[in-house]
Amino acid sequence: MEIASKYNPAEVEEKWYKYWMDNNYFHSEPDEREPYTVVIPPPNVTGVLHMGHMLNNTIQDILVRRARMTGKNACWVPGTDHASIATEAKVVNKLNAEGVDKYDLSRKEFLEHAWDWTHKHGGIILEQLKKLGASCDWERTAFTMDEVRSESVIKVFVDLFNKGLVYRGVRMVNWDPSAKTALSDEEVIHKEIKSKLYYLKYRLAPLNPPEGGEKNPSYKTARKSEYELLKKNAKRLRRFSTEAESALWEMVRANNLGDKFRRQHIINNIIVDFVCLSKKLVIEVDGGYHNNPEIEELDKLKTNILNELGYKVIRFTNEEVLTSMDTVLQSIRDALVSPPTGEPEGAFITIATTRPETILGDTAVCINPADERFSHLKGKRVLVPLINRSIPIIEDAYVDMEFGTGCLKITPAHDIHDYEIGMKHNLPSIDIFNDDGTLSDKAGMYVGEDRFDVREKIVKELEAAGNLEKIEDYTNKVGYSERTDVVIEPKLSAQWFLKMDELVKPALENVMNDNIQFHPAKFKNTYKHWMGNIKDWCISRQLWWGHQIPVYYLPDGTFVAAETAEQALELAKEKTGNSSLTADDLTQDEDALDTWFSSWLWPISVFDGIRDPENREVNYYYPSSDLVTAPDIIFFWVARMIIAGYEFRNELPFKNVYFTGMVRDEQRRKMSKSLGNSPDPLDLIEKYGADGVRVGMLLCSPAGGDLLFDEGLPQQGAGFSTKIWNAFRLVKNWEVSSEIEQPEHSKQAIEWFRNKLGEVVETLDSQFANFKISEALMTVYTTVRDEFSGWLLEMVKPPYQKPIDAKTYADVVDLFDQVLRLMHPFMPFITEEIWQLLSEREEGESIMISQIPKVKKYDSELLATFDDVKEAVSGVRKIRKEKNIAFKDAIELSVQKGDKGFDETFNSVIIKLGNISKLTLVNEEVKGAASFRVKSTNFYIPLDGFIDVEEELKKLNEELKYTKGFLISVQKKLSNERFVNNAPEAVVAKEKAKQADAEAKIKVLEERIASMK
RNA sequence: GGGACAUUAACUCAGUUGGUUUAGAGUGUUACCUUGACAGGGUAGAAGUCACUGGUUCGAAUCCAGUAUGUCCCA
Repeated sequence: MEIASKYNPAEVEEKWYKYWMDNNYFHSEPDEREPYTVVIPPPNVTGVLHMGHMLNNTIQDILVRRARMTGKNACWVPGTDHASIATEAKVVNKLNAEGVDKYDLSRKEFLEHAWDWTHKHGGIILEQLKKLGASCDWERTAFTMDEVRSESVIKVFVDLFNKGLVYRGVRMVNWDPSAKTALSDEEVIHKEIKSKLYYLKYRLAPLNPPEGGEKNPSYKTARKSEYELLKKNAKRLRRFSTEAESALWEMVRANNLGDKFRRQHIINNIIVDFVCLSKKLVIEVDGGYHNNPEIEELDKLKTNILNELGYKVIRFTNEEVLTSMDTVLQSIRDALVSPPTGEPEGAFITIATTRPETILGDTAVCINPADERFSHLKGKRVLVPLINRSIPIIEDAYVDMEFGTGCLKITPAHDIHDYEIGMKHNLPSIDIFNDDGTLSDKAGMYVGEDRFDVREKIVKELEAAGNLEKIEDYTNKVGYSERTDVVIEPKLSAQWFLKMDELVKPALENVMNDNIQFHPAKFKNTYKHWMGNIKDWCISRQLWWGHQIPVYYLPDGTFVAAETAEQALELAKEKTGNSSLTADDLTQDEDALDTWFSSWLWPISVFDGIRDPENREVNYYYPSSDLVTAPDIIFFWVARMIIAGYEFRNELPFKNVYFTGMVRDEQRRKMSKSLGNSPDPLDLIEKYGADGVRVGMLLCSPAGGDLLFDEGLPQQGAGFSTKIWNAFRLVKNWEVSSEIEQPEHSKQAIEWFRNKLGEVVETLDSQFANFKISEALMTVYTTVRDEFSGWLLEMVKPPYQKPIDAKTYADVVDLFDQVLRLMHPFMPFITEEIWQLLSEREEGESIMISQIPKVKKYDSELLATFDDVKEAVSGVRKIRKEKNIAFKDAIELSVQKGDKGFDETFNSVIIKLGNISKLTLVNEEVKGAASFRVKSTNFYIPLDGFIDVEEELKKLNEELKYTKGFLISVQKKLSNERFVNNAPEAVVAKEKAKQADAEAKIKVLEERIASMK
């Protein structure tokens, strides 16, 4: 048969995948064998394969294929997730592009569009997995919104509702203003961003604000009882104003100076002569009666009070006004330009915020009761800048005295901590945002404008009004929506919650006691921490694409939960005692359930174990064996599946969880669409073959560690394919002769490799048992490349253009077959291709359903002996290289045994691989020869008396120096009495053996050096 | 701010209850080889104060404490 000189992955992979499918090898049915079950982490139904999927599914396929080859009934269930928020966002965008607004459609119409979209783009990712070689049981493909899964979700909701674990509550939730839905805490990504810290000045409000909530408190600020009196007084003063006052009034009235002034205006309980409210400027004109110490004192007091209220006060005498009006007006103009600057301390307090737009929702300012800097402010009030709402200064130990200015503004509607403080202090809550993140009419300003536009605008306005003290650069963490990547707005809303505190108990316990094992185990800590601090799960989403919450509201506002509308009606009748209720009287809750509320049932629901808990399949396949997933969904998914497992089946959902790393680029950046740093997995498969990519992905992906991907990896994988292919070509192209005897070296080589394989099988078993998949691949890789190709094939290779004996050939084919089986889980395609070509196969046979070699006894002493042989061959090669002796020129080799002796079992191998013309055993050292040592055995290669003595001596001395150094380190240990007395006997014995070996070698070296001199 | 994990060769990582030669692998690198399956090859070599400072111990990459740096999680 003609064998292609170059391996062609594309052709081979397509051929064998079809063959496996045609023979239904991936399909599993319950039988008497031990089951091995894996459920796929369901990818987004409309998604496409990315590098993370590649890694994840390669690992799953390796585990599944290996389990299948060890005689287990392997079942890998594939499927997809409806990805509520992501898919809905895509559909909304698509509709928008067509000029259709979601809210112009009915729920039913929208869902039709969503299903169209799902059918059009759905399942592509599963087809891509086939290219990778995934051996999923495609007949079992499930979808989180198909009939079985949907009914399971609804059943579970009703069940939890009836158990009293689901409740409806008004809570502060994470609001996604783009998707216009609530999110769970887990769907919020905190990102560190560079932002600004704005220092805002809040002016102290006059004390005792009037009752009744007048629109602008700064107008009428006196107590109501006093106010009427003051008002009369002011009126009187206006009527009897002095000449100077009248003159000045003529100049400032009617916006003559650009700002509106009032005269004889009441502020707090003071009547001032003139005031510009917008610039907070008070002008006092001293009448004749002011030249009086008592009055002067009173004026000072008045000024202080006004200053505290944030007013600037300037005074003129009657003379000044009457004689130099120009100067007076200029002073007033100057004061108007920068009125707040002269403000005395204590007239305001400064708070620091990153979100200046939220001041419109402020309902208090908070200080720490222990903060002496602000003790004079206790019980006072301040005015919210721009809108001049009077709010109280409250005290709470929550405030960090070190942070910012030590004063905190409280916006209960828009910050979770503020919300809690608000509850505690009974503060009103003003929600200034609409659902889409624009400002609501409650904000009073910027209504309908976007929150981020408003931030820019309000800062300018605050600055103009003199409320902005400074802006500092600041780095803080901001929550973003995992799906839509917009900034999350904390928002108070009515949502459905699942009580978690009881549910988590078995889930936590069974991970901590290793009934469920995490690989690597460090994720137990993360898990424990989360479980210990768990909050109730917000399971409602204001979305349509998903499972609609099966809660039905009655006309009186109460509700029932039921699997169907009919059952709901029955329940409602029962509940109300009103048998005349009809279906039209009930309204189903508009919200959908969180996507994870369906995926947490996945290991059960794929076998229909929720609807039909005792069916044969779920009883056979559940619990599943291993789960392979990325660590970023440990809370979203893994933890909740464990919770669901114990709650709904009273059993763990899987025995092992293998956490893969994140796939990153060479610069450690996460691979993402937006960065464009992610290669298309399908391009890679086309270029390097699925086997090459699988090997490349795994070569450097320790469990839990990140994988730094670059194209060198699949290239190396493809190189490995070539290597095996060429090994196969070599073997297959040998001419076999039954005439010739099996040479001794071939016999020895095969004996050695049989034992070697025993060791390899054992190593692989333990590596798989510990989920060291990468290491297992490395074991296979070096076995094939070094042991099989580099040593075995070199040893049995017949001379050029000579045939090979039939015995050796048959043995090599058998060993090759075993190696291929060990490789198959990693590289399914090329191993199948070679396996099919290696021997005659019947129709319907396949390596994928063959048995993997089992652990057998092997002779580890023989392996150790062979390691010495390898060293001896290396020694010959090294000397050949140094002395520039071509391999085709045969050389002689003499062996002088040392104290320990040298095992001669493999001498024929040394002869063959060293191209030795004659191997002699000697008792004396050989003069004029190049030498090397393995342990205490001397090897000599006579060089017709031509040898560089200097060079040889130099090398011998180096070797001697190293060995002596080593001996000293061993002796140091042994001469330490405390070591000899305290260390275990075996350790001491080992050290003594080391010492003996080293001493023997030194003796040999010294003799050799002496004889050369 | 709280916590977890990490730090070993140029890079990515192993290193099991402390004792496996004077710490290993893969990649890379250097030199050489090449009409013999394989230049996507072969052979050989170089490369590390095991982050730092102390401590425990007969003995520390390994255990403990602290420091530094980094990554992740939570708030």
